[in-house]
Amino acid sequence: MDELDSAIVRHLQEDARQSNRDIARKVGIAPSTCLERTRLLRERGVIRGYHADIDLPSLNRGVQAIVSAQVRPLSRVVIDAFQRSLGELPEVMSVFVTAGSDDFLIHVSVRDIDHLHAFLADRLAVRKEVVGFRSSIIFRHIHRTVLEPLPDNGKSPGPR
Amino acid sequence: MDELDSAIVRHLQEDARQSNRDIARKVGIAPSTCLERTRLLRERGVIRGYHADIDLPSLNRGVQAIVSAQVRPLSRVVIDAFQRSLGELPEVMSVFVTAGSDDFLIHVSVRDIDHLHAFLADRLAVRKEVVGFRSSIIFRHIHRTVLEPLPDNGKSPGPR
DNA sequence: GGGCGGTCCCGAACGAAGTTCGGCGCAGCG
DNA sequence: CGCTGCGCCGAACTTCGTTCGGGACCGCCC
Repeated sequence: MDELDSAIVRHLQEDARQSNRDIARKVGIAPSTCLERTRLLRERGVIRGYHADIDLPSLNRGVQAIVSAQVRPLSRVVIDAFQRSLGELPEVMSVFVTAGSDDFLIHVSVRDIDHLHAFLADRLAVRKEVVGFRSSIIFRHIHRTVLEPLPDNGKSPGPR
Repeated sequence: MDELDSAIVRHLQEDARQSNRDIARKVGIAPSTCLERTRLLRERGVIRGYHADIDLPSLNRGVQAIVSAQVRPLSRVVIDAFQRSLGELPEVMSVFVTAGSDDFLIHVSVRDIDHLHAFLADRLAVRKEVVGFRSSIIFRHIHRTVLEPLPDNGKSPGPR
């Protein structure tokens, strides 16, 4: 994972469908070398996949929310079962299992507010392991598509 | 946005780097047709981009957290400025601007717990518009890569 | 009913890209 | 000084992206 690999990864985060030749030219190596590097990054699990980013309103998902939920008992079987059942609901885009005052943060997208209400009432509130939940409508969601590697020797950044 | 477009979108969500010919074969149309459809989806903004999904530990980002923050006054200029400044911090992966008891939910990834502490103390707590924040360590994060379009005529799914 | 325009899809042709592989240069080491 | 291993390169071959002309289907209007 040297500087060259980082550059390749950066370009693939920006646009995963640009040609291998373009990336090779941008980072200053031969296409065959670039292809081999990319293959190794994939093989090592550094690159986990390539995915299209889709406009949510176009999928009838114009309303987003974060739902925080508490479940009891907080045992492994309950957590795993709850997580798995969330994964089967089409409205659920992403699930965070967290420490702190909430056990789950669920990122959902639905057609409209009515469907959000229906999701909460029919899918969440009915489960007996769910002892409480709270939802926050999302006004905006900014997602950074290209993540740089953080320095690994460095002390914490510190003030200023 | 017919059934064919949905199928193309689905395949591009699964693997954005598979060849146009493969997608065409899977959905049962000619490559040239598939290419034109894909081009239109891109042009219409349905497909917003293609991005590589990178393993966070490989980027020295083994620790993730969700930080909820309240800012005051809750005016547009304060919100916009805070959001913009968050976007410049390398640890920040994603920002949700929400209604509810929290104004912002910030998804961060850092090297370790020390760096999380440093981020909170040096980047967040120092800002005077931030009147409170709370962070939750993330144990697991499940992300659904392929989202289906939700039915648009449908009433809310309802119980059972 | 027949002609007409529009829309969508297909297949061929051409240039460009992915993929493989043999060889070269270089650094490290004995 | 030579040997070895590793990584990079460039050429050859296959596959793919891209364009474009033509044909099928459908609704519309005369």
